[in-house]
Amino acid sequence: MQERAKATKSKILKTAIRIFSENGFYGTRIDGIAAAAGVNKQRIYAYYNNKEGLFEAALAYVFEEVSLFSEKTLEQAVREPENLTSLLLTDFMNLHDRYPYFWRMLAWANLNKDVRADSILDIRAGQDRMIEKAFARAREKGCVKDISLTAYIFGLMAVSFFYHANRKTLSMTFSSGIYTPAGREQLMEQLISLFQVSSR
Amino acid sequence: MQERAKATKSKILKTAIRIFSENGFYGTRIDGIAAAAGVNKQRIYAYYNNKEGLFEAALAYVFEEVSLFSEKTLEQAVREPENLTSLLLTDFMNLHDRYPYFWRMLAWANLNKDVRADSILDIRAGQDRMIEKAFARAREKGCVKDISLTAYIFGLMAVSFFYHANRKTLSMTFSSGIYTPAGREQLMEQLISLFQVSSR
Amino acid sequence: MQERAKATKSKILKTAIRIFSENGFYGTRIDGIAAAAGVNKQRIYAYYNNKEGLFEAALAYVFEEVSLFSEKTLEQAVREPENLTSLLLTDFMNLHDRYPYFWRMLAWANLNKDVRADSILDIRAGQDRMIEKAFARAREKGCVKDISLTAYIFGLMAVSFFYHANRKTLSMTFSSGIYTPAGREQLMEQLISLFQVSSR
Amino acid sequence: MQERAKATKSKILKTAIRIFSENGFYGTRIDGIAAAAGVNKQRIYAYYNNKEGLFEAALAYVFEEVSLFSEKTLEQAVREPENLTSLLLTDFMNLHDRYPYFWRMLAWANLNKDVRADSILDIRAGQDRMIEKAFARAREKGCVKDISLTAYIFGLMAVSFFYHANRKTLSMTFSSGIYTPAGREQLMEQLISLFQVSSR
DNA sequence: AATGAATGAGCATTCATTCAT
DNA sequence: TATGAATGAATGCTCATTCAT
Repeated sequence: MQERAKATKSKILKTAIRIFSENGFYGTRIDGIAAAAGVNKQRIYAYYNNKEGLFEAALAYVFEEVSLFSEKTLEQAVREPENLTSLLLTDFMNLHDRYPYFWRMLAWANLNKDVRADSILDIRAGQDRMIEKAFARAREKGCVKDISLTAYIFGLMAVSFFYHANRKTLSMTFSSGIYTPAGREQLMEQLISLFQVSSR
Repeated sequence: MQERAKATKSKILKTAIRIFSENGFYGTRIDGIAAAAGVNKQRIYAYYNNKEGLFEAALAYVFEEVSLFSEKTLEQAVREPENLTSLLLTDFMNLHDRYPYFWRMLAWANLNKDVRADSILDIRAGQDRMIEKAFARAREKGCVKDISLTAYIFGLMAVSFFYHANRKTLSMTFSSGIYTPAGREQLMEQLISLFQVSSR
Repeated sequence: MQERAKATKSKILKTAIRIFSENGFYGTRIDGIAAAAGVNKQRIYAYYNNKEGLFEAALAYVFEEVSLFSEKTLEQAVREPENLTSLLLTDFMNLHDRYPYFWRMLAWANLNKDVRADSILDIRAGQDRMIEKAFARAREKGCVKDISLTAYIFGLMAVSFFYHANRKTLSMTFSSGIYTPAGREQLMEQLISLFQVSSR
Repeated sequence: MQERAKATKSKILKTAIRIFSENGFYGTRIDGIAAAAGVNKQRIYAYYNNKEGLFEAALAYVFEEVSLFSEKTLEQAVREPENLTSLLLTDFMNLHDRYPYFWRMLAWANLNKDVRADSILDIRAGQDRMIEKAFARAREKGCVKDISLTAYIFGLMAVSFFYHANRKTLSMTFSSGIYTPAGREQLMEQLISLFQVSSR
């Protein structure tokens, strides 16, 4: 593939991620992506076959791009087992703050029966070792509850995803301001405490 | 409104909930709803103004229909503070199992920028007292961690919602079978333990 | 027909005239008329059969209601033959000013191939004698050009109709302000002079 | 724009003029135009945005195409001032005979409140000089009444437009046959005489 | 006489996709 | 590789008209 073609293909994908994540599969128009990318509509079909192909490519790319935790965080987590939960949750929350494409694409993909998730890889791919190591150390030292890594990660993912993905409705449900900076801070602290061993 | 009209309107709403929750706002066709409901398309516009009106009515209805917790559960929870978390989480998981419209509509509504969530009420409406009472007792007795009710409920909602709403992608991510009966059981147990005070 | 029915029928017709004249046959909605008249849609079909029937009834009514010239004007015209043209044209212009339904219904009816004009009567019906008499006197006295009454009336109708019916486009065409009070006055004076014998 | 596209666009416009002028804005269906033009409906939206855009384009085109008077007529009018009125009126009448799109589009545009007439140009554009010259000569020579050019043109336009545009209703109103060849001839002669200076 | 409910054909407009250059 | 042109099946919504009470 030529340089120019690569650039075109990349522009398409980047734009597709943005628009699909905003509007979902059905809410997105191929014309819209082509226009926003400044690319001829036909190129989309040349490179991605059809709308579904483009969506799946966008979904896969988002997953590839996202590392659940940053290297730095993991290193720090190994060094400071007592802060493990706090570090990981903060990292995850920040990820969602900075890169909302992720939870949105995730949500669309899960809702849409036409979308195949085959292309999705484990986001922890390549980080498993480090995570396991950090978690093992923390548990040894009694810094986290005695649960499986799966449950631990599941819990952290759940609260950070839920916090972001249900903002609109939760704003109506919870009168207390969990979406103010202070409210969020407080909520997170209490959630973090769940994962820790409490002496009572 | 005549009897016949009521029936028509109701048939439309029921069908709308089913199809909207399945396919979302953009993925749903008014023609499809009319056909599935066995109703003349025009009636939808007569009763619900337009597609958005129908979606919002469907969303509101789902929220009204759902009680976060059953009466029975709450009563039991007051009597058995040590089982509070287990009872509530089970109830919530069952709700999502039996009535998937709920989390799906919730998810669509949160993703879709065109949908207003004004009509959404606090699902705990009317149950606040009981929940507070049960929670207060459980905390007094040292059966739950020392966190706010908001954080407690948030945590429970988060894990049950996340478990259901991200099934497709989580199946790819977690190689361990959290969607097998046994895997689910185990995961839930460990999650419940998070909310409890640990002696360790 | 009962009193109530008469009132309903009349309300429908009045409203129909207003809305049809504004929007034409195709631009008008039966629903719109029913709503504006505060009447049940079904009544329209009961009394006027269908949309075409209602339009034709409205057209006929407008023609019946309009007298090309007022009694007073005609009497004065007989007395003042030298002012005949001025009196008649002024009268006609005023009619169009005050009752725009007339030229608009006329225009719609002429444009629309679906509308039959059978029901239209000669608007001069009943005034023929007086007009003829006034015109004959004026011609005898050399106050009007030596043309047929038909041509005379045609000319007067033409300019007054044209002035009103082509306002939108004439405003673009004629830069000189024939739609300002002064411009109109001047134009009318000059047009009146056309009908008069000039010594020059 | 490619050759093919130009042809398509032109076919659409020509057909639109025909059908719009026949049925007006509301009476015309985009489907009908597409079918009659043998063109895919979507092309209409590609080239003219929407129904209104197409109507305005049709209106503008009709105005551009029409020259109020032919070159030949104007030249002859300068040479034969005594025939000015006759030449111009005949020309105008012929225009309406041959090109009924003109008065019909004019009439629809004036009636329809949704249609903007911005795109309409002065139909006399480019002919002003010649007309003024011919008119000035005729007036000098005492061949036309002593009125403004505006009033003169207005009068000629009025009678020719009125004759054509109100045919359906005038046929009912004037029992004398102004729409027979002989009747028309006679009417025109008398109308022409209005514009001329009469010795009495 | 009056009205609410229902209908089916229609209507402007859009969209994913393919064709031709 | 790139692009403008074309297509046919939708898609949300409306309308004249009829039915049932």
